[in-house]
Amino acid sequence: MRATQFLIATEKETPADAVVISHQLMMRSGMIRKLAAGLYTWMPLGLRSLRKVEAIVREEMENAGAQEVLMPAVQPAELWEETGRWFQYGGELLRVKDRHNREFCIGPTHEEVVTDLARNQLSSYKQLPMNLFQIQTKFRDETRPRFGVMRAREFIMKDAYSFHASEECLNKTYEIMHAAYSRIFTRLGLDFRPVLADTGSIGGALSHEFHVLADSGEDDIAFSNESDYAANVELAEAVAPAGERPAASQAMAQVSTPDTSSIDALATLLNVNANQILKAIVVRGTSEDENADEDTAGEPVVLFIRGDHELNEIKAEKLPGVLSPLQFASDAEIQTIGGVTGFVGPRNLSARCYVDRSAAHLADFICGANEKDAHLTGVNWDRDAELPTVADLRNVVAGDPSPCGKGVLDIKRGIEVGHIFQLGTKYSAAMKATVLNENGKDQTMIMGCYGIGVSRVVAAAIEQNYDESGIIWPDAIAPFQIGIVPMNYHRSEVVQAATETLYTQLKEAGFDVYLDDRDKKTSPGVKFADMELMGLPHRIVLSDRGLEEGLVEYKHRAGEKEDVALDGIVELLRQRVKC
RNA sequence: CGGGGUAUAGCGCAGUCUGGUAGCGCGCCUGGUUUGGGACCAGGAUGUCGGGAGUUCGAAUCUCUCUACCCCGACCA
Repeated sequence: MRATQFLIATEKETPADAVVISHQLMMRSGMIRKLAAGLYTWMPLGLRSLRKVEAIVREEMENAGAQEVLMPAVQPAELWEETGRWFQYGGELLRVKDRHNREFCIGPTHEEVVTDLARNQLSSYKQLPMNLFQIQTKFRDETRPRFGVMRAREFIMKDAYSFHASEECLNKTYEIMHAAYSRIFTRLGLDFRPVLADTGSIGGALSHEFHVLADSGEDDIAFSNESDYAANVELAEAVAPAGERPAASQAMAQVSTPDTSSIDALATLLNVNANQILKAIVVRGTSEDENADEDTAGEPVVLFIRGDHELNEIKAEKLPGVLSPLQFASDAEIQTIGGVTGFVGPRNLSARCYVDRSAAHLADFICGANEKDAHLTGVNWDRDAELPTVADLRNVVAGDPSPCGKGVLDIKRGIEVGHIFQLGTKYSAAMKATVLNENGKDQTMIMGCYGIGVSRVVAAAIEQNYDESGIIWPDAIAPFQIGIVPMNYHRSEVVQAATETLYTQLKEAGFDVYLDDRDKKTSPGVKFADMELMGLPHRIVLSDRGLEEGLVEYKHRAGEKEDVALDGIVELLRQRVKC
């Protein structure tokens, strides 16, 4: 591609509304342009990288035995009513009506459509397993789109869905997909980790997320420093402290703590570490009356954790009696169980209670007195307050023992670029997607689903590969692998002739080549700066000076300049460009 | 949805407090010089000052209102 025929849209200044580096560099290099919140045009430069990601994903999916389909983005409401998600899915589902007033949605995901396809097309267990995938535009009306294409409302996703007659078969395909994902992200040149993930409300057997490690990630990932255990903090188990709970050594006493309702303030006032304080979180409970409407909560539930820990809301929502999604109780509701907001403690509380494993291990701790402006010190479980049901309630923190039993946990930020999931029969059962089994009986198909955020991968790759000058593309997804900068192209016949010959040779050798043939008004500095901003990994500079000696300059985007023979440059690039 | 902020040329911004002819840098166009790291000189084009209503002789500036966008939080199969 010649620069004079290419839509170059580089910018010197960082757009004011871009906060993460990938968003800034994608805007500055001219890869994308914003249309509205969470909606982006892929410019010629950006689309080239996006298509390369797609091609690698497609190739590996096909190698793994999946078949490509293309399903509609617009989906009829009836299918979503069958699974109940038309009513469950919130504002994220963009609903529209056609001219006949029929209801549709713009697909955020395709379980319903693919399950409908499977029930119509698959009739025998002999056809299974079947794994169908597509690379397609999704729409999720995110409450808060941000970070450019990292969390856009409209985005490109590879989604695959597998159908099985047995759990064993699902497990096998799940493992194949796990391996395929690892190959894909390796080929894309990303530093990634598969991590155990929450199975969420679907309640399937197993789920892994694939995370690209980057500080700008929106998820916290816990890693063991001595094994390959890795899990999303949402899921990572906080194990009980080792040993027996220490014996009580203090007598219980009440202290006056006026206006001290936060852990920080209390720790400061009493001059203790927050890990000696019991934190109480009062949440709304499920109603025992099944006919109660959604706004009518049941008895509040009290969750106790150590003052220096954070409540894990996903873990809390799974506890019996706790309303999901989690809602905090009001001051009035707290009063009904004998508590005072800001001063809730375990003594004399008439509510269902849970205590975190670490908090259950405390001795001589400090907690609320269930009276305004008062706390208790020297409190001990059993002696002073009944120990509630012990559960895992908190987020793991760095330094916690790993739940795998080996090593301690470290926590890093990750960008979720892939998610694989054993769905089970949630959708196939709701939609009566069955095949005849060996005995001639109807059998509900078992499903798996597997997603990759293709457009997000492009941004994630930039988060891991940049410097102060711009992007540094891995060869596999660079918009162009090689950039040529000829000096004096418009004046020197020698340079022009050598440039044209080399450009043709490199294209014929199968490389994606970018030739900056812009006119003499565009100084070399501008060309170098643009090429670095755009992140082209391999650069060749031709000049009269070098050509006199039969030399050109080669430089990797992240390396040093070196002079190489013109007649050896094609071979050199064959060796150095990794595809 | 709650809290905070912004909206002036393609991009980045000043001007608003204290009302009086629309500004700067980059980019863009023309001509000339320059040519291995975002060149220089000269000339030029580009604005419903986010929309609407109001106050005023006069509004980018003051008042009301609507909208869009950004940040923090909540939310996120």
